[in-house]
Amino acid sequence: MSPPDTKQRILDAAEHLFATDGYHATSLRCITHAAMVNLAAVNYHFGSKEALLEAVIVRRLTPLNEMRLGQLEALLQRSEQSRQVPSCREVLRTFVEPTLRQRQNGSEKGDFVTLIGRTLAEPRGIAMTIFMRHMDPLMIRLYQALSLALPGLSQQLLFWRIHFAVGSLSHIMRCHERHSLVPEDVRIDLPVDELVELFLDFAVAGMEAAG
Amino acid sequence: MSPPDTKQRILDAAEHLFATDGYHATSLRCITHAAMVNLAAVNYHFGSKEALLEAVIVRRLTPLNEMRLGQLEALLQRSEQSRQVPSCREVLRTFVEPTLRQRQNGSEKGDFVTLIGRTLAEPRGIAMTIFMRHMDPLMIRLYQALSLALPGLSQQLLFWRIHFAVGSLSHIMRCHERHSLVPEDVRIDLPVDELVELFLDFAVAGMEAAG
DNA sequence: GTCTATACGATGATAGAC
DNA sequence: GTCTATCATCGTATAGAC
Repeated sequence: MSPPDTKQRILDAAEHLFATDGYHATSLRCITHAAMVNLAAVNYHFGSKEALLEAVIVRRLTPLNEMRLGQLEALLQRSEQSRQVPSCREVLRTFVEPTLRQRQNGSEKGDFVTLIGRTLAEPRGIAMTIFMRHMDPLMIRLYQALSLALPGLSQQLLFWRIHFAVGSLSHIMRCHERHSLVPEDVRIDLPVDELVELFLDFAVAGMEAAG
Repeated sequence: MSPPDTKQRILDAAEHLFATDGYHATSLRCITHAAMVNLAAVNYHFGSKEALLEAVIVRRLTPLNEMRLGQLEALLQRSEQSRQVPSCREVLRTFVEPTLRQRQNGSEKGDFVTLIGRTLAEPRGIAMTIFMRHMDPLMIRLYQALSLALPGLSQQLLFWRIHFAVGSLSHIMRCHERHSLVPEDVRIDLPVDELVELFLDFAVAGMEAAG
């Protein structure tokens, strides 16, 4: 019944190493060494290195998406009851806040956000199938909600602006370390709540811009 | 004197294959086969696979940055002569338009934009050193220009909003293929000029948002 | 069912002959 | 400058022990 923790140990080690060093730079031998399991255990439990990446992602993406979708549906229900369309900021917040908040949790969950951001930028094949399966239902609902919140936007404009906003969010998901161009008096390690508001200020204004 | 075209043939083949299949998925043997040169020629001329990637990027990034910096300096000079601060849209345009316009040129130059977008998202080591060396001077000038255009913004706000805008741009640099969530009546292959204006509408509104 | 030991082909890198 | 030969390491596959 209770499964041996081999799978869990592999998942934990892989999550941390993938996020820290990148998917390609992490060898299975390095993962199995850190997890103190045999090399072949990866292929036995997961089938391949790429399938392991998917398992690592899905483990955290599923509950995260449930939270995001739950908050979105709750918002839509409230707006329906009050006969008011939801605001663009409220809609975006249901997506952005759970995402960025995960970064400040225990280290392994923060790793996950970085990993997602990086994997989103991978060439197709590795990430595309994973995200198509697990993100599409949520994204479709987000589309509908934003279409309600921004009735003045054409389908075309709405699509492109969501595209821009997603790109921006995925960027801050993976880039949260000090790099060369940060002025001295700028805080790169902003508290999550402030970062969420900063991002929403930017994204909402972009979404609502005159077209 | 005139170098044999071995280096050029390697650069051309690598640029296309890196952009099409991704850096890690492209083997040196595949590159040298396409370039019709010996495997060891890569390490002789460039030193390593990663150094080859840098050479591929620098070859096109240098003239692109010269164009972006040239347009920015010209704008700043005009604004100084007219005693008017440049607009945020004008400043951003000097960066965005040359970038996206390169995508529609000959196929190999379009490859390059995709490659840049992807490399920007790589974990540190591969890309960080390349971009620090070749982007920082331009980015510093962009900072100054945007600081002029948006005098109401604090250093902190300016930094974060540039961060958001760069993330958004890098996203559309690498993602310009049809994916699952594109509605039927949305054009994913927008003409470059329209895409530039669409992006500027979004980014300028985000930059100028009330803080 | 789980796990281990071992082997295979392909990769990036390098040394040395020409 | 170019090539062949060779190396350690990679992801993967399988046979067999527990």
